Amino acid sequence: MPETEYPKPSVTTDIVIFTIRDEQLQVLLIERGMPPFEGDWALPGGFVDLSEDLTTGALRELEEETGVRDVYLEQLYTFGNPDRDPRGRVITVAFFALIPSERIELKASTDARDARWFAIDNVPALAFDHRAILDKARARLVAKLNYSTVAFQLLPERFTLSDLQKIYETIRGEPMDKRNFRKWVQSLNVVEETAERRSAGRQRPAMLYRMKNPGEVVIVR
Amino acid sequence: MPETEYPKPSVTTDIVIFTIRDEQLQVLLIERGMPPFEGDWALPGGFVDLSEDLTTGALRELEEETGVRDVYLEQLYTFGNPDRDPRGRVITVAFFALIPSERIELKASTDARDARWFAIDNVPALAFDHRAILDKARARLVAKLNYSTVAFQLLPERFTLSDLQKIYETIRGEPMDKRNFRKWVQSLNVVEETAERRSAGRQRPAMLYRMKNPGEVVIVR
DNA sequence: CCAAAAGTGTTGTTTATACACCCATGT
DNA sequence: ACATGGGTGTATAAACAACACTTTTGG
Repeated sequence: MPETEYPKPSVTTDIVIFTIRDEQLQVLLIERGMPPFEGDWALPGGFVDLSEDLTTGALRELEEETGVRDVYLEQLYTFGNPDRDPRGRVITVAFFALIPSERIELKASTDARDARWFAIDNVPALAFDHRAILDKARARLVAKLNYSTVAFQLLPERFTLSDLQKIYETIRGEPMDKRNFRKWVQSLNVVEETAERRSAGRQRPAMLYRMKNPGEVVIVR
Repeated sequence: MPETEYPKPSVTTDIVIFTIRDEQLQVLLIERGMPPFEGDWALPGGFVDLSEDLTTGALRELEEETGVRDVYLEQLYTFGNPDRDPRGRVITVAFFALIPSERIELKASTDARDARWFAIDNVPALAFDHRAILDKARARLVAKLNYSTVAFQLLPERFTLSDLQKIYETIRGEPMDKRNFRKWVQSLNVVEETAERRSAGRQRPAMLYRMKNPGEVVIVR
């Protein structure tokens, strides 16, 4: 602040970007090209541009890393332990994002650094306090499964109810009852049938659904 | 960050401090003694000390303003709209705190500025985006009533179940069923009877309870 | 004996859970 | 004809909501 200049910390945004690939919850990590933690994996992120809102900045980072826009993004928590970065005081505003699996192929084209998806249960040692950030993001996601429709943001535009159930089961790590799950989804009133079905091999074709309001996340209960 | 120096925003913490006084939910505000917004009311807060964790800093602010320690404090949200402070880029990490009514008399001794408690429904125009911060804090508090024991943090050490119910009714702004409320509290298993009762005029004395683990907030459901 | 808040159970309703078989298709 | 995932209903249990009277004290 102008009048009395206080020493200022650096401020970054880091993003925990989740998707579902190969029936696993996966997270996007970037290999660090410079010290500290050179060669280690870290969450994508960057410095806050002074003219940019935090969320806008996070969306920009997200697009730079993955090429996708219009995805679900939520502010997670701000991490400001004075020792979290060996170079000095760096405060990070952490976000988490959900990207439908179909959209992730666009990724990594824009960025020179090595970026990779890791299964959540197979994440290497991370730079800084990124492990704590990741853990917090995962906990938030799991908690929100119960009382919101966030997880629907991992769906492609057209999907079957089994697709959706698989997402829940993958994130929770345990099977759910098919009939109860379907009753629950229908009762939310956020999806609707399309005229199409999807045939997948020698079995009955599945009804394709779409979201009534694609971007919308509703809180239920 | 050292290598490539990026321009840095200022970082502050602001705290929404709630208490219950006169059967109202009240919030502590500070009258600004300098521009911008000179003479307006604002949330207590201050610049982040570079050697201090965000939560530690917020606790320090809190103690400076109210004289109390060991109160419930939770990180709320980080507000970083580039236009939120006319002096330049200032990002604020907002917290909310709950202080038991009995403890608040200690307050304002430490600070020269004019500090006052306002009923939540009678808050004046606020400086910066503090109205938005306050609204978010209130929404969070109300939401947490349903699934946690945060509101118990507004209780004195010994309390009656009616005291607790009044807190809920005050925050919610609507009456609750006495029997159902008491059943719910008992089922949580977080309070216990003491040997004492409290007589208050010509009526049956009420059993005094205490929390089994005073600082603990549990998530229920 | 009156006023005032403390204390206490039962019933109906809604919500969540458990569970098994037939269907439509491709091979 | 069979293997595969798609699709459907009912019964039980648990959670929640509504509701009224007796008790204990001080004035």
